[in-house]
Amino acid sequence: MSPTQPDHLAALRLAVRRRLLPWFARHARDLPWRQEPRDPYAVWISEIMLQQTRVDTVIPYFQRFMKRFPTPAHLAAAPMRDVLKHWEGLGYYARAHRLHQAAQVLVRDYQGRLPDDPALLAKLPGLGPYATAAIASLAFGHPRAALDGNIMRVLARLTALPGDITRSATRRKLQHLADTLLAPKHPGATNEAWMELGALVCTPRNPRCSACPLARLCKARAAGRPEAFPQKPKKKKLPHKVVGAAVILNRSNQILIAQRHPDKGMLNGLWEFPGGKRRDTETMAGCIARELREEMGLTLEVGPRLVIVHHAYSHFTIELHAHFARILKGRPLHLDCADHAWVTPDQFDAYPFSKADHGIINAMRALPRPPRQRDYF
DNA sequence: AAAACGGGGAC
DNA sequence: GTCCCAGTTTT
Repeated sequence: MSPTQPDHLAALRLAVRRRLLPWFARHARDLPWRQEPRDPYAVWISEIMLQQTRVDTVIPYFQRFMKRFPTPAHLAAAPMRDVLKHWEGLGYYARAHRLHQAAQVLVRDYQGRLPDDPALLAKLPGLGPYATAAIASLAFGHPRAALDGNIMRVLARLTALPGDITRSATRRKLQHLADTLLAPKHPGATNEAWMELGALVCTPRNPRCSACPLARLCKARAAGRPEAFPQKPKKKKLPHKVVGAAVILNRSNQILIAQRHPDKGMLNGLWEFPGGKRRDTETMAGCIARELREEMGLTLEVGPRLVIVHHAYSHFTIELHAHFARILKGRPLHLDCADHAWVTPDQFDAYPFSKADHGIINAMRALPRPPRQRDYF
């Protein structure tokens, strides 16, 4: 049943205690969320931030976040815009919304603390199998093997595991392997040691096998091709979208910004220069005029272009054309947006924007002076 | 099972 | 340019 031979498995179990854990004790990075004793709240925040996000990116975000929201009660009581401002640029904004929701559950049901029970942790918004196991083991010492991208890669190489890593059958084999190899007395350290090994030594490309404490046991290395594991399917090409955005100036030279729906879709809850996807048959001016009519009930005159911003998302790329505009008719309605505000360029910092819209902001700030309606119309 | 969901660093 | 990261949720 097991893809791994019994004697190899036994050797791996021994090597976890004799080699992996000592290696980790020696090489563990001093990261801000690793202060002992572990604060379950800090473990939680760090684990959510670290999802699909590298350690070096997370560190400054984690420090700002913990300073502003030091406990679940602080987080639960904070306005969502403040939370999003601290998440701005980190991506996957649903994580921030779920964190905020979960903090409110903690205050309501668990005296403002994370429950010391994996079954209860698993019910919190944003906690899937990985995060539940990570928090249960790291913060509370429960024997739960956390399976993340690092651990899957390390274990797939150690055993030269065949099969597509995205298939559930392969995932089950890896979970079973991780469960089997978990040192019962040191579940948190085992999980972290695998992850540290994956991050520092057993990297996706150019793994440093000569520095690996488990190199002698590695089937992929024995086969001479560690990078062949884990097996993954080929990526599809990303679709490309052309998007228009309006920098609408009023007579006081304030600029209209709109808030995206907080509960659905891309960049949820962030603020933006309103606009949308151009249809094949449209001009850019026609696209922007139509989008603002549909989203906010405004009739626009679209003026000259400010900038074109290129940006890549996880599942498509965009070319964002920002044009100056002014309102010919109407006042901003929330037909397909959550909120709006008229602000001057120096007030952009108070609102969370996406990376692409920061390109527009930067272009505006690079102008000789803040834009005025009469400069363009 | 597949798609949606960001952004950045390494190569 | 490509890959992929301390994944979760929805369809």
